[in-house]
Amino acid sequence: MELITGAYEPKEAESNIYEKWEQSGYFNPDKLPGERNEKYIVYMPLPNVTGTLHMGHALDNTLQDIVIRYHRMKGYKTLWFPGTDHAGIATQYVVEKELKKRGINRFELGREKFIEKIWEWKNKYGNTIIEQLKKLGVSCDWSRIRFTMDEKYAKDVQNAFVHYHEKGFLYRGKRVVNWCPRCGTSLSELELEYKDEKSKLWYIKYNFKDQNSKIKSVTVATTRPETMLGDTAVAVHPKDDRYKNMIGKTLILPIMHREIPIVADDAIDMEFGTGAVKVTPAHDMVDFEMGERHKLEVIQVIDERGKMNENAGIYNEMKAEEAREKIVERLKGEKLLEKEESYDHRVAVCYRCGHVIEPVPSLQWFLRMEELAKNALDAVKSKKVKIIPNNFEKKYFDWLENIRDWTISRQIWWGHQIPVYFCKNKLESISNENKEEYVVSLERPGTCPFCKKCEMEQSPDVLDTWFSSALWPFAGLSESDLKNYYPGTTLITARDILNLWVARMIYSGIEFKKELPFTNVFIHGTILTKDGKRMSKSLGTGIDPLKYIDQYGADATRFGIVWQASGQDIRWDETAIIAGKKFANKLWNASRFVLANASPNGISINQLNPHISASTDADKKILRALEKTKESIERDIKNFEFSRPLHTAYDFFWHEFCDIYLEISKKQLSVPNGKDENLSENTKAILIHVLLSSLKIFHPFIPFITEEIYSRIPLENKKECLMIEEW
RNA sequence: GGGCACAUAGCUCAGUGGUAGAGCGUCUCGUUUACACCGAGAAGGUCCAAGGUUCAAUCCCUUGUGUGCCCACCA
Repeated sequence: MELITGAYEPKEAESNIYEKWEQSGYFNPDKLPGERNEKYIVYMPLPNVTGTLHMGHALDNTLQDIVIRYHRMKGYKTLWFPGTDHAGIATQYVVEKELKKRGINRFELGREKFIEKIWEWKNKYGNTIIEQLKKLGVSCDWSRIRFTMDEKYAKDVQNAFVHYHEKGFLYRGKRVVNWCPRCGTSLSELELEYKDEKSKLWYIKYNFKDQNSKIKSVTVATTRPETMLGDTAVAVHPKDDRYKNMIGKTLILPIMHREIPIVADDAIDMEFGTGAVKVTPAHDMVDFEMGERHKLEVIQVIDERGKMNENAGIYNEMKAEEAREKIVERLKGEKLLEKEESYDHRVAVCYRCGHVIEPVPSLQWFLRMEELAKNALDAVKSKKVKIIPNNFEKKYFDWLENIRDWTISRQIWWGHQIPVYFCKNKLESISNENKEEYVVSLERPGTCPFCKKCEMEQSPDVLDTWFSSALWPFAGLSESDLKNYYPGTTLITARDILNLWVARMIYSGIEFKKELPFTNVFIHGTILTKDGKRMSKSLGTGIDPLKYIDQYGADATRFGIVWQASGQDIRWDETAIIAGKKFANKLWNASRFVLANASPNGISINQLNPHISASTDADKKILRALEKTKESIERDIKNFEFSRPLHTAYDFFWHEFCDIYLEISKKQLSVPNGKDENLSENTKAILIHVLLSSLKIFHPFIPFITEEIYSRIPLENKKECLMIEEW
């Protein structure tokens, strides 16, 4: 046992300590010492395999680590499940870009080879974020790490699909989906981003078929004239006096010369434009729904590459933007363009590549949400799952109460391919919703039940990434882990994935395991830049936590983050890390003092307490303050308060212990010539006791330095490490 | 348009129905046998505005202003 000398060097100490922890095996609940009856289980929000540590991860994982370390020291059987997400679109995008640099195109490569490349990439870089998390000091059980495309995990995903199918929750349908022509996939509403765009509003005249009445035409306003080729109606509000008597009449669609009706629909805003709207069911969500209400034909004129198709007549194969210009020109020529106004609006863009979204009708798989959403709703309404703070419940309820069926299929290559098989001789059934000639099965079917001779072909579609992450609390677990470690206790995450992910885990747990996956959902704030902007790598506003870990140590970094994590969003203030660094130094030096003046050499840890009998006012005061501090911190951690207990502990240690008691102890220790030996001995015991207690208090927050100091206290019968000391 | 937050020291933020707090920064003093990454002390605040409830409001209520975020719509 070496006493503390010199300064604390986080860099050297941290990697050694982490190694020691890993070797101890105590991250694994099955290897924890002592009898532990109560469990405490946390599911790590899955970082993407392509991810690198950012401040959000640092906050999220530090809070989880605090909760886990605290409960471990409190004698719980603690398990923190780690994992990584295959992150369909994100990963495919990253690897595709990587290959492009080397002049390789994924379409030339082919699906199978491309997926191989992604696996190669994953095996090479997929562990980056894990290594970075280790630097932060997280105490998750790495022996249980899972990847959402692991064999067993994938099997559970396939099972879930088959289960939903057998239950009648799955159906195929043509829907206008948000299509990214660049990524070649449909995107969910949650994956869209919006961008302001300077555009124009074109006012186009649609003539009446009957040119004998006084009014010859109706003018509609549109931002997308090229979609007019697929118009199948014009809609007005039923109460709009300007158009009331025109409802039901027939117009001639310019250019295409097709007859289309005027319909009445409540969705129309009378104030906007002319109050008359062109309806293009194939290329607009709202129009699609209107089309269903009025039984309108769906005519697709733009294809999945963003080009006009054969239904667009002479514009066939033209890019949509080009067709727009040509059509506007032509309308001008035919005197059907009444006017154009400049108009700024927001367009939906792909969250990955930023390409403008093209709504196109497409055959997709849908999951019926009614019953699932109701289950998720009930779980929180009945308080079986607590959302903390509870003002986030409203957001959760709103989403679930207005939920639409979930489009779970994606047209990308990287992901869980759906267990659906088509007859090779009737491949048109892949794209024809009326032909239900497919088999849903875990195994590839032997002979085709339709043609009786072909080997069937698996659907090229893959599942939405969230379909697999929704199963995270239990997918891929071994039989015994399922029995012992499901359900869990707590989930700690940011608010942006409350619905995307948390709600889906809740109903998946009920659906597949008949038990809620966890009882607490703690939502923490978001880390913003100092001027309140979003931290984003692409905007260059992000900050790399590894920079701080490197410069000031993981403890100081964690300290700085938690110091500010009061529940509100955090405008990042670097000076908190300086405070953390200073505190680490204070802790180190105070420990040096205590060990130099009150070394408990030869004393067993169990003998320590009896030595403590407060004789002076200062003794009494510090011991009382210690108890109060501990109580207050316990209360806070139970309530998922993190910043407050750190401040409490800081104030206690720095001011009450160091500034006051340590100074007084100098006098109490130096009683002349054994005049009052008891006072001196008591003081020593108190110093050691308070130091040891403080190390325990601080350990969940700043685990490295506390562990390092603990290892240097020459007490007999110490635990193997502070991590498993009793809090 | 609807909802949820927030507005307190120079900066980032805690906090309480009754003398306003921390970190960082600033200033003064201090080489006291852990620590200058320190100690002692100081300066610095109409607690966004207006109105209301109250013996008493920074805190509770109403309205307004400003900021951030979420949801819907944007033809």
